[in-house]
Amino acid sequence: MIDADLSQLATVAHWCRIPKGHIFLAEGDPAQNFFNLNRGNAKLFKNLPDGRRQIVGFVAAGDFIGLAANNRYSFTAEALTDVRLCRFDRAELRALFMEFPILERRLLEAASRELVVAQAQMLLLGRKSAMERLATFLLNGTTSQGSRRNHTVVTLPMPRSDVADYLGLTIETVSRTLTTLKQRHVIEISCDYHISITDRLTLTNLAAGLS
Amino acid sequence: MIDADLSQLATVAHWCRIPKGHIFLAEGDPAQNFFNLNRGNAKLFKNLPDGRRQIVGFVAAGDFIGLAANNRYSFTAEALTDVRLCRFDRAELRALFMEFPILERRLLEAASRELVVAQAQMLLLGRKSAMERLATFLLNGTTSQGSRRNHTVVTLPMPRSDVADYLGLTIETVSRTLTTLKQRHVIEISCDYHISITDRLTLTNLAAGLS
DNA sequence: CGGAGTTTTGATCCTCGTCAATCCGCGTGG
DNA sequence: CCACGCGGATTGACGAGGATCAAAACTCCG
Repeated sequence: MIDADLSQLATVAHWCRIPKGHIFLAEGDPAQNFFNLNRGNAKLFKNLPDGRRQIVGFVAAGDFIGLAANNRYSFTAEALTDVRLCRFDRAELRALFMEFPILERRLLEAASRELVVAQAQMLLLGRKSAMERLATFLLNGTTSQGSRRNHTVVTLPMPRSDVADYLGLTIETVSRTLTTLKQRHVIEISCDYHISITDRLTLTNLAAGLS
Repeated sequence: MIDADLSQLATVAHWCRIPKGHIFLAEGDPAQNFFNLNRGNAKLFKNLPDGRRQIVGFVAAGDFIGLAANNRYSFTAEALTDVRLCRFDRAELRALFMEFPILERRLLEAASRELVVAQAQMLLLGRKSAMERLATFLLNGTTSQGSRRNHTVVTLPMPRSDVADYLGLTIETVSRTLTTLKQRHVIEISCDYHISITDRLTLTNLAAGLS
């Protein structure tokens, strides 16, 4: 929301800081608040009764959280790093729309973008192999600007367990697949959270299931 | 869009009829149009280069299609039955929002609802077993009104192959799982497209992974 | 250093995909 | 009226990919 048109929104927002690892919104709770993440990263996930977990999205600076038009949150949100966000009361949303019509436009655009991402993720989860999932994930982590160069560095803000829960795999499979990619000289792993892509073409083909 | 407030929208819409089986919107095509489905059912899907397919959603009367805020459609839409829909020009959307502010509100609500559904589907595709997926699917096909009664009838507007592509399974696994449910007296199948639920409690437990 | 948490690696198991054959419902035409 | 054929659904045999269980190695920090 780094946007002049919406700067006045800050006047009605409550600012919060969430420390790394803390949950600030839980699945099933009454959806009272609405957030805009200002700094840091968070993960959004759903659980099954027996503990299985699916991460339905990661959010970064500028993203809205709590868009769901239900009375209750449909997922849990947890800070991956220390997070700064501003909180709105959902009951005031309608009034906010009247006062800041552009907000509604922005929310619709954001929701539309999220839907496209969600659909791509359904394809990944429903039809792609472990290797294809990892390749897709690594490519999504790179900015389009660096898309031409080889040796792009992907910085993961989350541990392997979160990668697994996002891709619908286990941490063992994620680890094994990354090892295979290393052995094929497609990627290099300096430390756990920094992966550099050394053969983007191969990775792109893997992501599409072409090899 | 069976709504008095939006009835005037019909004046700027182009009405179309799409015969069963026809594609009226293709992934990757420039997103010129925007649809509201009026009668019938359609499926939305994405493909991989080698032909693997993931259905990302089904649409029924009243649903909007083409919400994606990209320049290109992110999925293909195909009519499951004969379909009637009204078409809008996306270039005129902004003007439409000015003229019918309630339309933007409706679209945001629709997008939010779709996001919730998409997140539930990610959990299903990423973490649920074949049995859990089928149980969830069958329960979603029943209206909440009949949720108390046993012996609810689910009418599927699509063949097994579409069920499989929606649940991230193969037709063989769908068939086998339905057979198992039959043998356990949880469902009964009169003809292929009519499934009646005879033990809703068991089905509910199966859907949540509790048994 | 040391120790906890994370990641990697290994061995084994199981669910579901693949390939193939058969069955069923249904419309067509002889 | 029935044989035929076609598409979709079911069933069976088998195999592969990824999950599970277990142990070792590595990171990161104090």
